[in-house]
Amino acid sequence: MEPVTIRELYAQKENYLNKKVQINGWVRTVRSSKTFGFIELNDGTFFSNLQVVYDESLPNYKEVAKLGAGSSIRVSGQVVESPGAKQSFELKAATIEIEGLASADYPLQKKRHTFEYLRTIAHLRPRTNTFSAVFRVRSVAAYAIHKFFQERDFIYVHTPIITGSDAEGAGEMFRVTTLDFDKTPRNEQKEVDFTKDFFGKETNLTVSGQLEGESYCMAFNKIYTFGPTFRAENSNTPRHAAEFWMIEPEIAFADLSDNMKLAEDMLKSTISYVLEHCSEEMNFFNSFVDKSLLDRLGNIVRAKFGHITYSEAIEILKKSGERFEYPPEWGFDLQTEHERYITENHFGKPVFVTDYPKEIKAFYMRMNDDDRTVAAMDLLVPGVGEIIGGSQREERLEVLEKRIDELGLNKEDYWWYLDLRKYGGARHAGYGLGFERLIMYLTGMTNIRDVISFPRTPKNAEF
RNA sequence: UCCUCGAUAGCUCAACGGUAGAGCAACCGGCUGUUAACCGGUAGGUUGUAGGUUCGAAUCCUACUCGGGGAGCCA
Repeated sequence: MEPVTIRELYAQKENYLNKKVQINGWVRTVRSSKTFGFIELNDGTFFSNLQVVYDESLPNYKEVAKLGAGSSIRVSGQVVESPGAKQSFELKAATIEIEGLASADYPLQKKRHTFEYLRTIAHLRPRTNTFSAVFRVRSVAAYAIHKFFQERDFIYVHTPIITGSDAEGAGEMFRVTTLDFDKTPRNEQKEVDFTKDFFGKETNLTVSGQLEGESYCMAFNKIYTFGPTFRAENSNTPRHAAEFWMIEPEIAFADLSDNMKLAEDMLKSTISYVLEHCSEEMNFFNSFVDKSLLDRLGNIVRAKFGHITYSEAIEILKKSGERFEYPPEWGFDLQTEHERYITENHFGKPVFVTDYPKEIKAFYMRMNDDDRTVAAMDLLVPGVGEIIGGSQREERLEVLEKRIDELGLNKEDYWWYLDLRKYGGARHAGYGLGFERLIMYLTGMTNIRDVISFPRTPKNAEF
């Protein structure tokens, strides 16, 4: 008999009622009495469990009654209406074969565990309600993002993970090397001689695929990347990880407002898709993680995102009457407390903040006509903060070269990036979306370590 | 990296200078429709590590390690 999944049972209950089926899955709990008992079975395909009823007619009744949580079993039997209040149908077991026992020290209990504890058993936590919901949403959201871009004729570009460019400008990098640390080759100046290294030069893990993405944008018009990114920042916060996934679209013949339109459409489309396709998971989050989640996400899909310039934001903050730890001042970056005030108190919805002072933004962002701000945009969302950062890129070769000089950067390092402006450079814009931050926003989970399977953070690379 | 709070049984917590406890899990037994099942019993601890104060330290002090929250860096 072909095994059926619990997802199929829930989706087409009528087709299976009073039919014989086989289900393979893992035991969540067993409740046994003298002559019969119940098993909560989860097969990984659906958020809800299947209740299996068994009795002493099973030849291995005694072993089944003693099954511990976590054990894997194969159950054959008939799908029947359930008299119980908590499920409409159940599986009346004819046979239960034990595939693999879980020993008595199985660390997951029926009781609620803290997320901190579950992080120490990250290899087992996908078997819990919360993490099964998180990682199904993560998978569906990833699909929704690909679907969004593919349907709009964006080309999915795989930018390199090992980069020879040490000038991506987005943070501290992890070095990639095959050199022997005990006897590193040195040149005459006693510096490490990277010409002896695997690539013959210094290489690192990428902190952003943007620069390479721009190159493909100048060929395909609309591209996106979706891949892992690495930052060696000593950031100890619930919103930062050393390894995380980022989506970076780049569009040609487009300006900052096209860019924001794209970002807004993408977010709304992704949220709608997840709400529609993960209703059990989303209801679970709304009940047990964040009671305002569904209201908030529903509002986002319907709302028009706010738009203000950095300069307007500073004025709003100054007039707010709020006592900020860091008083808002033009020319200084917005503090977390400022961003929270803008998005949570002043607007109560996602807000694009645009046109930041050039001093606090990256060299590649397009200079505005005022010569003091650049065409940058950050999207701030309630609860999570900055979820998207992007800009219109500087397409004018001489302006870009001037900016590189002003910032004391080395033009040779950007030779191929400057070529893109030299050979048919076009206006273009793009942004980076932190995928984990999107998942936090979608699920209400408050720690990035709980929305990535095996989180890498400072001092933590177990598993 | 800075500030702040914390670490006691497998898990979640109590004991707040004077004999380390409970619930759950585990183990043994009972129970004819349970659903965080229920009832009875058993076992489980150098109180994160290293020092110090004290007649006496889980409790007070110092350092370190790890974790939470906040900040910076950002996505």
